[in-house]
Amino acid sequence: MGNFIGDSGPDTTPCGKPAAVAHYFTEKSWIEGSALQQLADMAQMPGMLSIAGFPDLHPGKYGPVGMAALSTRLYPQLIGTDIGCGMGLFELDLPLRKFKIEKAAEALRQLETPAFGQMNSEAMDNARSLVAKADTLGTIGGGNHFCEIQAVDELLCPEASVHLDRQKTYLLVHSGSRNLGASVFAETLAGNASLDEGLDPASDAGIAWLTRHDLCVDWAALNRQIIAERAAAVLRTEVRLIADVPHNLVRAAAHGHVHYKGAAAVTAGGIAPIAGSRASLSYVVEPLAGAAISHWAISHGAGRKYDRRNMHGRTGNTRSEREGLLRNAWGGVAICDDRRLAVEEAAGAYKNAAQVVEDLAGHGLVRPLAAMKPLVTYKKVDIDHDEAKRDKGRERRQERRQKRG
DNA sequence: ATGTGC
Repeated sequence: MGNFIGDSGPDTTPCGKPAAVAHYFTEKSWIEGSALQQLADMAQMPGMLSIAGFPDLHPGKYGPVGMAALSTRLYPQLIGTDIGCGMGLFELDLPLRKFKIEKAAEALRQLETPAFGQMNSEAMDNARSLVAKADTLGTIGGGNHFCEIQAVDELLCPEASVHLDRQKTYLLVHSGSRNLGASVFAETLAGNASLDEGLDPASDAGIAWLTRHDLCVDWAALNRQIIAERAAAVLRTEVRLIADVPHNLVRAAAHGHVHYKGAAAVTAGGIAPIAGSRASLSYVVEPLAGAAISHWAISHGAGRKYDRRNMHGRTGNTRSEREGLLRNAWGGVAICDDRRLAVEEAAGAYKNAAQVVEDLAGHGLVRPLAAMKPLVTYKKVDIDHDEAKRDKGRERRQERRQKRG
């Protein structure tokens, strides 16, 4: 476990020794130098006790993504905007033998359009009881978020059949707290002169953030449940939750709070999905008792190899390249009407999830249960993106004209 | 990440 800073007390570490940084990856997982530097910088932060870096580690805005950090102080900026973001794995009541990719893709295009406000759902009632304004409830969002129908590609150990069945189909939902988490983070930045020294968890500011953080975490899990229910509704089937694992949050521990940033916060006895890209295999793993050493954190996905900006121009330059981005090696399809997003989320932007799983297993953190293949991935539907944009521009010009008189 | 920013 993490090394303890001595008797001076962990709250007063500016001149103390830096926190221990442990790497749970091998040289086979290429890690960008700037991400390692961000880990090293974090080790100097006041109250920081122990940091774990995972094989999907990559640079982020306020700190690296793919890490878990135990600290006596709270660092909201290490968690960022999408508080409570995570992955939900569901079993669909839709046997693989009856499953048709094209038909399912057509149905799933309706995922975010139906009058889901009329859906009768306990999850929806619960989410609405948490926050009055919940207009983004049941929506996936952008970036790396998705809702994907999967099937077992390979069972990797005999015990896997307890959880997963080759004859069934599954749903992996990656989403978070949408504009709720974004507003909590914006208010936290505005309400604190600096977050450089972190917040005392017992202070008013610390409690204020923790309280709203907890709400985001709960809301995000309900959001994933509702997305799954909406997917089931348009596919005319049912869903059953297998595992919901957040990877963007803090959790109270014996000696402080563990900050999970793009690192799945797992529990003993559960299972967890590790997402590949939309054109590569994802995995389901069982966290082992050995994961206690990494603060019960493991990787949450393949991890980016190229940042979003870097991807533009690399692919999607021709019509055939763009069409290729929406197909995969298993005959699966992706629904993504946003060209830029499709390029940013191309399989080539990501590292290999198989290597991530191998590194985690090699460090005794997980046992791989299954490889899962992508059949239909819902990213974003935009009926007429360009027209909407033109309308917006027209409205703005008209407003300006009216202002001038 | 964010009904994204000019």
